[in-house]
Amino acid sequence: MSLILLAEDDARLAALVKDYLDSNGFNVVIEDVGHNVPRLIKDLTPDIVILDIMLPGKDGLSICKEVRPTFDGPILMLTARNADMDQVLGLEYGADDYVIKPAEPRVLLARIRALLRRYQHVETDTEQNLEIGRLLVDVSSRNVILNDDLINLSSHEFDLLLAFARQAGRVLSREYLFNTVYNRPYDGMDRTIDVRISQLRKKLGDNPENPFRIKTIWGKGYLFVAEAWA
Amino acid sequence: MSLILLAEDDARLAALVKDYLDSNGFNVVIEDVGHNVPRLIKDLTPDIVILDIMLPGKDGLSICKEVRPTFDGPILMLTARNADMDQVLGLEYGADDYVIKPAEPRVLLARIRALLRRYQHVETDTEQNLEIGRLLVDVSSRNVILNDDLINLSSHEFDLLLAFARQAGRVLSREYLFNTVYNRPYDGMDRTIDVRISQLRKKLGDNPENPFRIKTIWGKGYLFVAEAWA
DNA sequence: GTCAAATTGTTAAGAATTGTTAAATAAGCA
DNA sequence: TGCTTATTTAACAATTCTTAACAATTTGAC
Repeated sequence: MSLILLAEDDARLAALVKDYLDSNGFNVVIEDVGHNVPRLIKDLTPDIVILDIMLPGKDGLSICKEVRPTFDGPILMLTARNADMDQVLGLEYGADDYVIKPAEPRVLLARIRALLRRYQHVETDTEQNLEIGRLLVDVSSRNVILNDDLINLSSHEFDLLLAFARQAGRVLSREYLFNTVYNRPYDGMDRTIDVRISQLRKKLGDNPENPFRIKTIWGKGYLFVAEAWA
Repeated sequence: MSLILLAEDDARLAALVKDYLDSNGFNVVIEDVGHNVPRLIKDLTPDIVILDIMLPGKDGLSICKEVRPTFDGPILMLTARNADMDQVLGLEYGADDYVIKPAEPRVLLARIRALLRRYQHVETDTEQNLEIGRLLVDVSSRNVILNDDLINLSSHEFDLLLAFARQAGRVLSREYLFNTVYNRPYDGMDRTIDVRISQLRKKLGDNPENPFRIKTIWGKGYLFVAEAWA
C-alpha cells in the first residue's frame, strides 16, 4: 500500500482528499505547516508527496526545491489557476506534475496513479527493457528497435538515448545528461551533448526543423517526448 | 529455489529483509563480518550476493572487487544515498545493481528478480559447462558448439570466449580480459585482445559492421550479449 | 517592429579508439 | 631439425568522439 504525504493547510480540502484517497487504498498523512515537511519526507519516506504552493511557514516551491535532491519519488504540486507551472515543472524546482486548485479528488487520484506507475517503472525495473510506443530499448543487449527496424547507434548515442528513455517526459539539463553519459563533471561550455543530440535526432527519424521526439527547452535542456513514438 | 547471501551488519534490517525474502521463496544466509564473505561465496555458491557497502572487517566495495573475477552471479550493493554509484557499477568494481538504504524489501525483491532473470540466460550444469542459448561451452573438453555445429577455436580464442561467457551481459575492460586470458599485467597499449576479438567474431558468426554478439563499448571494453544466442 | 546577445544546430577537421590485415615471431609437434 | 600452426606486433583503414567554427534561432532590450 502506498503512503502519501499531503502538505495542505486548508483543513477541509485536506480531509476531503484524504477520505477519498484512503477509500481508494492509499495511506495519507496530512501536514499543514511548511517547516515540518522536509523532516517528514525524510522520516516517512512516502511514495509520493503532494505540496500546496501556498503553505504557512514555508511555501511549496521552496520545499520542492529543497527536498528534490534527496527525495527520489514523485512530487505533485497543488496550484492556483494562474501560476506559471512551466517553471514549477522545470529544472529549478523539479516537480513532476501539478493539479489546479480546487482539486477534484477524482482528478488527483488519476494523477497520483499515473505518477506512481511512471516511477515504479523507473525505480524497480532499471534493468528491464524500455518500451516507449514503437521504440524498444533493450538494455542488456544494447539494441534499439524503432518500427521493427534495428537502429545502429554508437556507444554514446545509446547511452544518451537510454538516459532519455528512463526519464521520458522530463526536461533534462545538459549537465545531467553529461554526467549520466560520460560520468565526469560538466564544465558548462561543453557542446558534445549537442552534437550527439543532433546525430541521435537523425537516427531516430526526428524532424530537424521542428523536432517532435527530442525537444529543445531553450535555456534549460532537452525533453524526450513520451507520446511521440506511436 | 534460489540462495541469497546477504552481507549486512545491521541485524534488524537483515532480519527484516530475510523474513520478507524467505516468505517469497528464497533462501537467505546472513553474514555480518566482511572478512568471511569471500569464503562464504566460494563455499555456498549463492545465486546472488547482496553487499552492504559499510561492513565491519572489510567493506562491500573491496569484497566486490575481490570476488568479481571468480563469482559469476549477480552482485547487488546496498548504499547510502549520496554514494557515487556510477563508479560502483562501473568497470573498477563491477557490481550489477544497487539499492539505496534504507532498503524497502519490496524494492529489493524486484531488483533481485530482475537480476536473476537477467542471469538466467547463462546456465551452468554440474560439470561447469556453460549454456547460453544455442551456444555451448564445454569447459572440460574445451569444445564449443554453436547451433549444433562444432566450432574450431584456438586456445586463446577459447579462453577469451570462456571469460566472456562467464560474465555474459557485463561490460568487460581490455584489462580484465587480458588478465583473465593471459594471466599477466596489461600495459594499456596491447592490441592483441582486439585481434582476438576480431577472429572470435568471425568464428561465432557475428555481424562485423554491427555486431550483435560481442558489442564494442567505446572507451570501455566489450560486452558479450547473453540473449543473442537463440 | 529592429537589433544585439545568448543559446542552439550543424558541419567538418582533428584526435582518439577500434577493426582488420599481413608480416614477423613464437610455439607445438612429427 | 623442419614443418605447421598460433600468437604477437606493426601498419593502415574505419569508426567514433571531441573540438572548433559558423549558421540559425530565440530572447530580451530598445
